[in-house]
Amino acid sequence: MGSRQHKTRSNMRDVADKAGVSVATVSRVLNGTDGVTEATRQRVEKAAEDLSFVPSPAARAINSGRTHMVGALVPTLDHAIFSRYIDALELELVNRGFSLVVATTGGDLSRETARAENLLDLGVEGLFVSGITHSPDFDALIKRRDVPVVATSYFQDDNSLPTVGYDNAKVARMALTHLRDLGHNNIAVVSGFSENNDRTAARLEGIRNHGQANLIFLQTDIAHEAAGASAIALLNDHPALTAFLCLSDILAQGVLFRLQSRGVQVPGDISIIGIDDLPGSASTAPPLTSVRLPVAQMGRHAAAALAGWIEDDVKPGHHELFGTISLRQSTRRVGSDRQ
Amino acid sequence: MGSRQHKTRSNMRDVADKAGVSVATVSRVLNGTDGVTEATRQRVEKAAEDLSFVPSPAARAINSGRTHMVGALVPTLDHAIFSRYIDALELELVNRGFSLVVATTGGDLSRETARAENLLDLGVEGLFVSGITHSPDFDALIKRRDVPVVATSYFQDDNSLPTVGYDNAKVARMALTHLRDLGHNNIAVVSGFSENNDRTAARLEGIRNHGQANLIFLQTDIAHEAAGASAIALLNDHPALTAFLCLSDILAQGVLFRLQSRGVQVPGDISIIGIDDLPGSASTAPPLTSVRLPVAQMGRHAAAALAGWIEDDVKPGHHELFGTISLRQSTRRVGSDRQ
DNA sequence: TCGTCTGATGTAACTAGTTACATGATCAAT
DNA sequence: ATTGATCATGTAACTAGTTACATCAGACGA
Repeated sequence: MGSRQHKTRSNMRDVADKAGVSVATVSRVLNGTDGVTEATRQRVEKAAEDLSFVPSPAARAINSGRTHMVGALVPTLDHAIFSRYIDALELELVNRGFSLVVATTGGDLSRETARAENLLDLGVEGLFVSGITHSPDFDALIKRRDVPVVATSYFQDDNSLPTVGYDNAKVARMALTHLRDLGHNNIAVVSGFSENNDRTAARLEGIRNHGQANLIFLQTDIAHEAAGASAIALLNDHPALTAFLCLSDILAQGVLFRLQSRGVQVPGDISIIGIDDLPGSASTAPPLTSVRLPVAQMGRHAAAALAGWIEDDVKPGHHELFGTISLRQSTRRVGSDRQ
Repeated sequence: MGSRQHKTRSNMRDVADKAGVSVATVSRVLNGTDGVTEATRQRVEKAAEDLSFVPSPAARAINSGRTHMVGALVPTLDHAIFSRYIDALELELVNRGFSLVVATTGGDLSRETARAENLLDLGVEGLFVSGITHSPDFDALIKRRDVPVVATSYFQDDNSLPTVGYDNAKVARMALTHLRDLGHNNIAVVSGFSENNDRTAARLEGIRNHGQANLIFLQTDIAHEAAGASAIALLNDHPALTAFLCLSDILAQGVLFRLQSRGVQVPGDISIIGIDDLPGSASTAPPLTSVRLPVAQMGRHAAAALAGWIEDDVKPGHHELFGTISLRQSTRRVGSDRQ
């Protein structure tokens, strides 16, 4: 049974009629405007209650020009790095009187544009996007719609959109420096494909030609199996390798498991470092050394930046957040004794 | 510099004037209604383009009575079980022409009610909630607003809201049966606090007085440290324990790490089973046996159920999804040799 | 007693679309 | 030539609120 009544919901006119007043008075009562007699106020409230009147958000929006909604575009929510960011983002937005519409893009720039248009057609007053690389259509869209957009997961102080995030090049360099400090010279750099992912591209750029280490680059799907298989093949071809620098923890975990299953000792034979510091990375065996990214903080800051932009029409500046190394047992000085 | 122009956005009247037609004709062009001359259509499109006209979503909503938005209430997004569910939910909703507004409740029923009202004031056409236990205010709210609500993460075929999820009692019993089949009789049951969490309560109820095992119940914060500390204390008091049944993988991981750090062999001395099968649980050492919950499937089904309800005004039935045991190395037959 | 001030309330014009109905033009058939 | 049908387009009344301005009543001072 379709239980909802389809009698058109009661509106302000109905309430006004029932209370024997005009719509203006009803509006005054509803908005707490003063200059209404206590008796009238109560009559109106009673009428509204009796008719279970609920003001139409659409009608309010049409008058105020405000929807108090913002949208966030992320590649996926099924990844701790994004879901943790969105969790913090949502909380901060609510504190500032906004609601959050989420849209996943699968990392596809044309889908990102389509979803962005979607969100704008819904009435969002601003957007969060991941990274600074977007389709030309996207750029045209936000220019045409003239909507505030904050880019996250990326810090670049000369970007046309305000960025709130970490310097991906720096983050990758932290990982490289850690390995170099431990004496590693022959390092495999494992990443996802960089074409459609500017965070990955920036990380690669950050370590390419940095220092004198001998780096071998490898791109693979971001999945345990793919990363593991590629790592094994690479190690066969390059037996001098002493460390794997993985640009995400998923890759690092995949490499770790597969190397171990082939009898390679970690960190005895090979050191592994990841980036992201996913929840699971503290509980692998050995626990994974990783560069922790402050994504919750990023969410809070991004929310503040966009909310301020919308409310005060002041375009925010860029904001840099810094990664920190979570030092664990998957990395070790080259040549030190096996455990 | 506040770069956004605040000249009021152009509206249909502006476009109509510019194109030398009436607003009705503009509306026809915009909606692809036929009965408009090709020449007129082009003139209108040109005018709209020149004025960078964008129809107001609020005005459309006020006429159609539709917003194509739905809301989802979850305790948190910073937990794989919810973020994976939301990821699948969002994807399926988009395919059905809806956008998703998310709201986190922190597991607090009064906050849930407040956020639900929030979402309804925004204009969502339906809601997803987690679990079947809600505040009386919440029940009153959805009754008053007469809005479709689907309950997830819980299957109970006589609930007043349609439920899409697993039978939490059954899921917990699967874990218990697994341990019993391996000969375990003295089992610690570790859970989060059940007061505000009906999923936890249902799981506990599912194993209480089930079979003849000697069960010891323990409630703790859902965090590695808290679970680990409680487990140690419990094991001291009850040396006969041979297994821990943890109602969530977070707890199981916490117990695992702490027992190991105290020299307890898993599964040699103690078996551990969890529920959720979080991403990290496959990569602990030993990998954790766990009951996998089909949350992505749940998201897809819930989306279909709510979308159908909204579009066709047909209240959906209940839908049960089934957990499966991810058999790994943290559980072992009682008394079998140490590895 | 009249004018003025104030406070409560109503009227109607806005916000920005959609759409039923009216109008007028064109063309074909009688 | 007149009628009727058809098509394109316009007019105005809707959707549901907010709000500037008008109005009216009662209180108070001159």
